[in-house]
Amino acid sequence: MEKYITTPIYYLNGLPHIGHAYTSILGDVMKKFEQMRGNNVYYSTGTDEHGQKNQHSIENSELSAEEFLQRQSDNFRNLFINLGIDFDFFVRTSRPEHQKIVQEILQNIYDRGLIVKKSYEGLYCEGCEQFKKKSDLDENGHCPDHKTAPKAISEENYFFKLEPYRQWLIDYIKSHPDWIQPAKYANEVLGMLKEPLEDLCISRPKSRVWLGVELPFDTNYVTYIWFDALVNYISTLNFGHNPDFENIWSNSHHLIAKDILKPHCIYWPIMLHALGVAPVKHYFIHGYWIGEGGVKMSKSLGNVVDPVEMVDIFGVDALRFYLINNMTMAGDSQISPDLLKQGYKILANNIGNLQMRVLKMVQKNLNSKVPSKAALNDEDKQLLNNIAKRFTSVFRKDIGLETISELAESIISAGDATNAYFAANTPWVLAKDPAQKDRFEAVVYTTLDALRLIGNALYPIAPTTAGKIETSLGIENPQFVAEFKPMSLAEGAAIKVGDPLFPMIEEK
RNA sequence: CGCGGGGUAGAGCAGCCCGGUAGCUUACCAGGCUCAUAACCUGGGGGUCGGAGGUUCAAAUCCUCCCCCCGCAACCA
Repeated sequence: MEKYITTPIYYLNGLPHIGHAYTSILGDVMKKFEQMRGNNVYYSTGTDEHGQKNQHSIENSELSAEEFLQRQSDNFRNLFINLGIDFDFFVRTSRPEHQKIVQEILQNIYDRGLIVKKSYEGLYCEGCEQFKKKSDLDENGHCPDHKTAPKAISEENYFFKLEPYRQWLIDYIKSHPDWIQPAKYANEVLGMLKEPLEDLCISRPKSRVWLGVELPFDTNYVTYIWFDALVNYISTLNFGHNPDFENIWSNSHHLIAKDILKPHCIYWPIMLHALGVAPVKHYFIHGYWIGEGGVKMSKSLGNVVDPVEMVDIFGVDALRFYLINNMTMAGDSQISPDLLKQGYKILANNIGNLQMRVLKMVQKNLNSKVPSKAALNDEDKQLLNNIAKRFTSVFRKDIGLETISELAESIISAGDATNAYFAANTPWVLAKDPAQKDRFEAVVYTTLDALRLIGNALYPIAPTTAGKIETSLGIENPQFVAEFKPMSLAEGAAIKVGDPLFPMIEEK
């Protein structure tokens, strides 16, 4: 089956932070998970290169728009590559094909009479070059940033009518309980839909914003974020020009953080519905990463966790594992160098140490060859069967946030079980007694085979480590497939003792 | 009464829907083991489950009120 996974496209006015890294890692984990299940996955992530914020950043830089956008976009692309993210398409809204499809869609909606022009009156702060709502202002009615009173001005703009589709959307949510996951966010969306929906402003006059896609029916305007950024999800599939579009779109999954719930779960499905296109199949919504102690990250507090720094200290796979293992379903999740170090030690002690202790034993006592499995007893087989059964059941579940965190948990508990098995069977004692040779080999084989199963399950979350584990067991060109057959490790294969998977971290 | 989420051992979390001896990881302590990476195994100390009422034989779990934290409310994952 062909599946499609997307992340939001990220604004370029800043550097990528841990949240961007997380969403894109999550998509990559889901992609690899699905690939192991035999599904083809097309995965897109990328950058939003339009809008006033980006325009400001360009104007404040010494660079041309093109140079600035290229540089900033590359920051994201390079980070994602460094994080091992296997995206199939990197979105850039500056891409001409995207802009063309945006215009086609706008014209389509306009021709259906769903876009109206009217004047918008509001309080405009010249410092921010933005309209302000009363709730944005301080107690004196001034802009909190510029300490000046905003001007009441009126501006003509184009609007997309949402209200006619509100009831349709409510019904859709209620009749598709899995559409928005976790379910609590569906409730939140339903809450937003209790009141009539205002017309959605979809344009900006070029006099204010020049960085955007021109409206096909009025060259004095560019389109505002919604019909530009959201459309990336289908322009990437070459919507309107791709006979296979319906097929892949019907298995599409949007990953987003909770802050952009409203545009994605209200504006976007209504836009698609107006176009005669079905909504995305699933939304997966996650919370924020905040600092240890529940404090929001901020530069002034010095608790900002930078993904690039964390990769330098802990490595890609440990960061990926931490993020996947520690995002809670309920709310926001905490991250700090200390917490990451805890997560790192779990991997190092549990999986890394297990691999090293058994490999060294094979190297010293078995001439670096995987021993015979002929003498495996019931206990040995039971360990392997239990691990295989657990992994099999996880990989049978539908993709989702809960499935992914269960995967992480199942890996740690398999590592625990194998360490306990190893300690209980004292192979280092057996090794010294020639009469116990068969038993010794059985225990070592069992441990190696357990490690093989763990490495296979680890692939979506920690692909590089997974590869190292399999290779160290003498498996050439490991293939990662969602099959967990116990006792499949080839006897006689040459193991390779390499560097520790998770080496000791130097204290600064 | 704008909407929503959270408050459970020093730290990070699960349990709450479907009430019945308070659990996991980490940190700490002790013992074991010594194959291994700061290890691993076993055991232990530490919590009146934000507060107050109520329902019940029984409440972290259900109900009511209150306190605190965090998001969202036209553009930060």
